[in-house]
Amino acid sequence: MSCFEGQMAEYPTISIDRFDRENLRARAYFLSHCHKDHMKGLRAPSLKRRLECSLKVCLYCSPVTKELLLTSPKYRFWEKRIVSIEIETPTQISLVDEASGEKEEIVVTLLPAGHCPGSVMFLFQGNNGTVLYTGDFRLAKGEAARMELLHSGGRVKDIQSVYLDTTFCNPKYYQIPSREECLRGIMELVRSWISRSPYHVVWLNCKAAYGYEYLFTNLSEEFGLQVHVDKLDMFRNMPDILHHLTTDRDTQIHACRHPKAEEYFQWSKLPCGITSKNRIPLHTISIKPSTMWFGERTRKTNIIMRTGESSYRACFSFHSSYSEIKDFLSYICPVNVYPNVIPLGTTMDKVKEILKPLCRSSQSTEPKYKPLGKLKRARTMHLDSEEEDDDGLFDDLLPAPLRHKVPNQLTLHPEVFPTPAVSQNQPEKRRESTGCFKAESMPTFLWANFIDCEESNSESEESEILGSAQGDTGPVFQPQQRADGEVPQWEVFFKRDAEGTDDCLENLPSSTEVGGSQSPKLFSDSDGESTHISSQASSQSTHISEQGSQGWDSQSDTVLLSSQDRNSGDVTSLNKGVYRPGIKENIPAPQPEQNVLCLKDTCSDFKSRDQDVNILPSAGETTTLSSGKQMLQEKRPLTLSSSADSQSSSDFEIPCTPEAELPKQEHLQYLYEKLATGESIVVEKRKGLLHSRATTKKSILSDTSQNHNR
DNA sequence: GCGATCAGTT
DNA sequence: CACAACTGATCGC
Repeated sequence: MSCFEGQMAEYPTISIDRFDRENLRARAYFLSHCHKDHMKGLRAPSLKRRLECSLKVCLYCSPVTKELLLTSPKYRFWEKRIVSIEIETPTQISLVDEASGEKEEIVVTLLPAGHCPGSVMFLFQGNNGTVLYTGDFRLAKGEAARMELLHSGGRVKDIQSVYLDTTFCNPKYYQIPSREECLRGIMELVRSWISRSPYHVVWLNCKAAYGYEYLFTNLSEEFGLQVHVDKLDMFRNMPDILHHLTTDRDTQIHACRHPKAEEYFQWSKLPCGITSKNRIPLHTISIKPSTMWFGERTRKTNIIMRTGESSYRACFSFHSSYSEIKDFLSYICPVNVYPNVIPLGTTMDKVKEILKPLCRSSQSTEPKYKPLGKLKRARTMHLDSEEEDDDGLFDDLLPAPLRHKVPNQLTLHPEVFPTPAVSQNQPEKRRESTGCFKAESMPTFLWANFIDCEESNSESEESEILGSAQGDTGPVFQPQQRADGEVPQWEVFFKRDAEGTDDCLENLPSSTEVGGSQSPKLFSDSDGESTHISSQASSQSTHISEQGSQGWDSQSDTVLLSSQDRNSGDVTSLNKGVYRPGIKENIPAPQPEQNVLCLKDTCSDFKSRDQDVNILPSAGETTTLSSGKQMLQEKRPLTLSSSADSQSSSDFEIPCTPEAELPKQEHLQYLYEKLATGESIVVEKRKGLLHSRATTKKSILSDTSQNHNR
């Protein structure tokens, strides 16, 4: 739970994610995402009054957050005062004290946070330095290095303070399986169940919170089945999500909720109330997304745990793991870090103790090593691969093409869903209508693929694995050991050549034959061809943006917001495609001109003081907006940096953090020598530059556009 | 009656 | 384990 009080030391006149107490005096408000614990006071009468008395106090957030927020009638009173800012578009905001008229300028940039739809981090630049408020985030290793707007001149920006999501900032949460791994595990579990018959359904036992959407959309896309939910009107203007959801209960994937859902489930009743279809009882399993983690020395990668006859837990995390947090922070390397969260069982001091060494202030006074990076190249190595882990998991899969998956079955009607003939002709030995199946009907080797709930995956596990080799056998599994004495782990099913998996790989539909089991068989489709992690599985997939996939270079865009412009920004997006919020009625009342700033101001303000000037477009193209105002939009594609400063060229790929560690003294020595003599390093760079420039830029852009569009 | 807070639950 | 939200009880306005 966030302990951030809403204000940052550097910019105390703005409030973020808190709207009570001191924050009632803020000149501007920022909301990082639409979760209740970040909206404290947002609908309180005191703030409502403040709004009524003020002419210009506004709430700034991403377009998706705005849309989600305004869907709730309780927040409708904000309608005229919410200003959406495009992702990755530096935007200048005037912070005006309405009593004194005192004014301060600040440039804010929204960066995708990978936490839930619309979630962003805020990068603020102004007279008191550059600060980053992360909100809640989940970013895989190396993702910070990929964010262009955290950089300038090929280097990470000089960031004074980071206000950091430290939810899992504890070594015991060292590793959390990546989003892609988790999605894949859940997908295979779902596949193994729903492919048995049209009467086999899964219930995704999700919390009432945003953040599961990418799970729904990927499952829907994979299986050609919409996911049943209670409400979907909040997504009415986000077709990429909306099309994968339904309020029609006649589907095999449910994510509906009910206060007594668990109770219902005991009685084979889905939260939406149905128990059968065509008077044939349904067979339901529940999958509860839960955070699972692994200690530093644990190589286990279980993603699914069986917790009951037909209940499963699936790994799922909205927050970065300990190692992801450290990677992120050490890459940014700010002067200060302020934890936003004190994880249970620890203290502010302990968290700071962990984080301080990753900050500049604690590092030596010797010249700082700022990663210069290496030659750009097409992005083939995926960020999510386990760092030093060389167990080969997913080795053959990881350079997964980020292509868009075309569903095998386009139809959304479950009746036509490909049904294994086997299942229909072979009525399983089901426990009539109770939906409870005896464990013994499950082949023993399948049992071994799950860690029972009681067997925690925390500390105890680490010691366990130390004692035994790879084939660590938890007490629960001992009776089911295979002949060779080794109990297969869940992970073996992901390996192409893992023994004992072939049987259940190719002929999934007949898997019921293996013993007439009612339990889903977990397996991995290790055939590269049929393995699809759709582009949506990317950690940024939760970000739906108004921006089209054109990938116009946002790097040097600054949009200056006046109240009129703000609205216009939305209007432009209507022409851009994918996401079209119904904002016509959201036009804020015209406001005094003083809010409108000229581009030159921005330039001089920030260029002079901060070398990280990425704000001005070099050759702007003006887009006429419906309001008559103009907004500068740089549309030149894939150009080099316009700056004459060689340091600001984009010749260098930004390295993944693991490679950005402080080099050894002797290696530095070597590099310096090479640099001094102008030897091969330079030559190679030039070479690489020639052929890599175009593709690299494109890959970055497609990366970000992917972030936006899904 | 509404909102804030806390404890308990999922 | 933990998230994020919901429920219900209590208290104050």
